[in-house]
Amino acid sequence: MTRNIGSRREAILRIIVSEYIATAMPVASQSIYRDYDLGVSSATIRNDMAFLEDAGYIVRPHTSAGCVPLDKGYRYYVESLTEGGELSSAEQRRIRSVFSEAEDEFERWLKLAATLVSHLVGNAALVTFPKASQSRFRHLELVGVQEFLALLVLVMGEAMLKRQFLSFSEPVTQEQLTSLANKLNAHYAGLTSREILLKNLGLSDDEERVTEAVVDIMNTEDDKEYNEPYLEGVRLMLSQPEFAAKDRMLSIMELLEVRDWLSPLLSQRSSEENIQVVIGEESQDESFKDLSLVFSRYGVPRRAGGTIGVIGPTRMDYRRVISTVGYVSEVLSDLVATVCHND
Amino acid sequence: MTRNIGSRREAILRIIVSEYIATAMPVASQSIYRDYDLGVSSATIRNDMAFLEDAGYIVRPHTSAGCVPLDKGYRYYVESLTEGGELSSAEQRRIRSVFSEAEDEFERWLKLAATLVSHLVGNAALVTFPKASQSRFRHLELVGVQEFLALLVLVMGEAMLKRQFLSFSEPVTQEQLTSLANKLNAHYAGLTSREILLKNLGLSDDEERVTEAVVDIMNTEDDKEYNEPYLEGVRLMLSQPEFAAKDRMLSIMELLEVRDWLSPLLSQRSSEENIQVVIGEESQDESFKDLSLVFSRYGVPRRAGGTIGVIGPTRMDYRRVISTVGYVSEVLSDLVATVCHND
DNA sequence: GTTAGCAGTCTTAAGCGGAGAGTGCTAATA
DNA sequence: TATTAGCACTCTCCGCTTAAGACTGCTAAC
Repeated sequence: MTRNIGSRREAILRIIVSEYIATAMPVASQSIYRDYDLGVSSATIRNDMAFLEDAGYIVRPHTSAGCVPLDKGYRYYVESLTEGGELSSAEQRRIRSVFSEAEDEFERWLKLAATLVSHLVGNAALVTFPKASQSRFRHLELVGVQEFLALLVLVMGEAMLKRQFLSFSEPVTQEQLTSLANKLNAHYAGLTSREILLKNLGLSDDEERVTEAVVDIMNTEDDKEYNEPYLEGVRLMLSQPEFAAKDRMLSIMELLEVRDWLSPLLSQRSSEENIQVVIGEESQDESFKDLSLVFSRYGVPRRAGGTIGVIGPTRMDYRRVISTVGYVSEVLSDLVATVCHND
Repeated sequence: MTRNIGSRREAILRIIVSEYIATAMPVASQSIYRDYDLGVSSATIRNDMAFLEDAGYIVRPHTSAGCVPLDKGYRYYVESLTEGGELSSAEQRRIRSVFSEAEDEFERWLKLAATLVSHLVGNAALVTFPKASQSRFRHLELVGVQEFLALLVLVMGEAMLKRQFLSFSEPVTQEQLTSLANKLNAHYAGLTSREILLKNLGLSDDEERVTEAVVDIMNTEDDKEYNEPYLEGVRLMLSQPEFAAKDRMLSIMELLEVRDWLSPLLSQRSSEENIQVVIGEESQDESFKDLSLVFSRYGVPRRAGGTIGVIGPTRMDYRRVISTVGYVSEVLSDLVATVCHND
């Protein structure tokens, strides 16, 4: 807040935002007067609204209409949210129970988390696969596929898995491949890509070739800021009334399907805040204008982490979204901790 | 065709369908008269249109409007398409070149194929990961993750890969895990899940545990009809004018995101036709009513196969879609053949 | 079987008017 | 100075009407 706007005005602003979040309709001074006991008349509320409009917190769609919050208004609202927007313990239990069911594929959990969150908040949810801060070699496997072609399967720390095809200049047998893999496994276990490069063993051409591929995979893995996100529930977001216009709907789908919209947002505020909120034009992105993103890092602090978040209209229920993202983020962190405990 | 409708009427029907595909506007008798040289007047064309309407090929949105094709009309049109809708060799080259670039991850290729096809035809494209008709064990890997927890990585034929966590009742070391894996690898290589079950070696509890998990994975893999499809370019399809209504747009997204819409369609016509077309209500599915699916199997006949297809409005450019799907399907088949040649 | 001509039907866009919602302003009040 | 009551004013929204335009269906002639 650049300047103090007065406590009643703050109260009115909060009312406007929460009413608008709930109804998606411009908020009139009279309805505030009617529904809230502020001890002042609707005329006073109107005066305050005029002030808030001048200050850039709200705007009127046209001269004779109620007002709707601007990004600055939402920002004030979000900052003013106190703790205590916890999920009910029933919901917490429900969430935990969803995850406790199946213990097999980690990816399933992430998809599940995305679906779950998106349903809980009625908007789109995203979850990125957790990424090790520094990937470490654990194991490689070479499986012959053709005379000159093998499949390289690389297991890295934090259960990260990559595969790729590898062609050789000469025919190789499965025995050769296996012994090659054994040798490299013995030398590289637990190392980072940098350490592998420094090893400098006397390697044969083929060993060199495989090592190169491994280092390459690990490097691209380390260079990535985040992994491919799961995005779930876009249709829930798009059924919000603000996206009723066909064009807006399509432009949002384009944004999500085509553009690399996520990384600028994630890197924007690297603060130590637990949960971060990007509201509309704060994103510096024209086509993100009436969208907001609430996200949180999850994982084990200096080991591996991913991002979980919710995308929706700026008019989203920030209180509920923040507590939901926060809670599921905790749950995911626990799961990741299980997986990379004594890695 | 239940009865012969006469060659001029057939010509008119084809004109109506192709005009409507091109313009998305009802086709008037006069415009047919103007643009095509049929040697008859617009009144005659009107008579024929009345006949076609009675026969259920076309319909009029209202009394004084041109006509639009019905599913039966599209069906006639599709059946009447002769060969020769080949892609230009320039396009063929362009497609091949896209795939020739990167030789690493197979999944990338599939995503690429989906994106490519969806752009080429301006509609949504889907590609399923190829599935072995009968999965065969190739290799397993056990990576310790915690005292009681290991990651099981299973490589099957056709470069199929699965991982899952496995908990043990007692602490296990990496050495134990490795020797366990080695033993099972030696015995199971090349076998189907059924054959593994018949093996009946004297197994320790832990070995039994791992074997169970492996068989389980292979069985669920074999039971699946197809793998999770990549779906790309939904926004292109939704930008078609027939989906301008917000509700239709959302209901389609719901269909695609939530429902298991694909399997009934794929199983519907198991004919030996190379490329199959499901038009609108032929799907027996209410919410698929104005949608069509063009798809083709790709892969190596009795070994491994997936599906590639295009979803769009019934008013899609069948000629172009069919040739595009056909060509990319061939390209993918070649790629799969490379991967599982001497498997 | 085909055609010309025309009446008739339906859609679409634009214009109009009234009702309703909600504010801005002014002048009075505490 | 802060607040309030009252009222004129503005703007949207909805339904109605009208006019134009697009095509067909029908009839009667070829």
